[in-house]
Amino acid sequence: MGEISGPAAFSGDELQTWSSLATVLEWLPALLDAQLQRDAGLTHFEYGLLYALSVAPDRTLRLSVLAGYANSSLTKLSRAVTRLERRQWVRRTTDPTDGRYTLATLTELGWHQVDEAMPGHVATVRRLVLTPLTAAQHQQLRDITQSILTAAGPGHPWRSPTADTPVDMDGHT
Amino acid sequence: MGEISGPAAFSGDELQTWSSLATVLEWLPALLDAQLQRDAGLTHFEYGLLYALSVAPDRTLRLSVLAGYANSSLTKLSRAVTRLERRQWVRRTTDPTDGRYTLATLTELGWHQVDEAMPGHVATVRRLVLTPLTAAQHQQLRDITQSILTAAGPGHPWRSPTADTPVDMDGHT
DNA sequence: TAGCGTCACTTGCTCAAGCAAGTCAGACGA
DNA sequence: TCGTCTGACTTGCTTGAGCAAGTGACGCTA
Repeated sequence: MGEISGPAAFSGDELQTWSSLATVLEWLPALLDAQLQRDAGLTHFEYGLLYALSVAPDRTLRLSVLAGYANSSLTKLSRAVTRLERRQWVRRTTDPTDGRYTLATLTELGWHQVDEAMPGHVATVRRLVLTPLTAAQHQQLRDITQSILTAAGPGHPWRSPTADTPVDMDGHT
Repeated sequence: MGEISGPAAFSGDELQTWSSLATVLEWLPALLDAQLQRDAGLTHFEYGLLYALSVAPDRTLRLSVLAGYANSSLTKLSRAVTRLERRQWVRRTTDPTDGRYTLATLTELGWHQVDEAMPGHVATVRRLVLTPLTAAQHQQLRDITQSILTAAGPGHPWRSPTADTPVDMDGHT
């Protein structure tokens, strides 16, 4: 840490801001995961995979591309796809145009699974985050998160917020 | 999900807000963990334990109390304390006043560890979150997180934001 | 004071994920 | 055309955490 950092401990004001954010950081993902797990037997991560496939052309993506969308290591993805395959929601194929790639395709069964899981998840996000905030707060939150993401700086592959096809793993376009 | 939830998919506006927040939710904890791991060989969770002990009277807490502060299961805590004990940062004792309880005490070595780890962690939080935001945004963020936490509703043991001794696991009073 | 229920941990089993070491297909230079 | 390289997965080993089944200390009641 070779940087000017100020006093070693937070001021009361800093602490208020940070601890309130930290609390959300701790609980919100847990709540979302719990809902998906309870109602659809899916982790948020697995849901994200199924969702990304569901909006992809031919419901198919190369694993490496999917890993990018999911912000996941190939290891984690490979094992997750194995689990989803076991449940018949996804099928693996070798890319016919280049045998080095592996394609993941959403099955019909998997499509139904997304279809069933999405409304509950969307409703939960609305209930916990979107509805409680005023329109002004929506804008404020976007600005704030943008500042934080910018501070995290380049060198982190933030998903471009203006991408033409924002295959946002948490998104539901 | 027996509630009015609106259309099944997010509107563009909703998506903007949610995906920006989701990105922070995904990256910020990872960045904080990475810094602590790299500079201090600690997970954020372990850091939180050491920190909580460091501000406790006699640098000692009952495991069950510590679990409450850390928002952790007793299982997770028990194993974490075992790891910290192995590194000589914490010592376990049976509570002399009641043999059913187990006390965790920060050792001298553990105290130094906190002392060394804190500045870097505090600086990282400042760099990523506190400094980039204006004073107005600080207030906005507190309001927003409060709304979200409220929406998550009672039934969740939010740490009281006004507790006299806010042993905030992420905090650094 | 013996028996019992309760509560605070602890631990065995299982699974998810990281790292590092394979494996295999295509690209490329000799 | 052959050997080498690279890149895309895959998998063995290890670790962290959850669940459920212990274990041991108290308190309480008969």
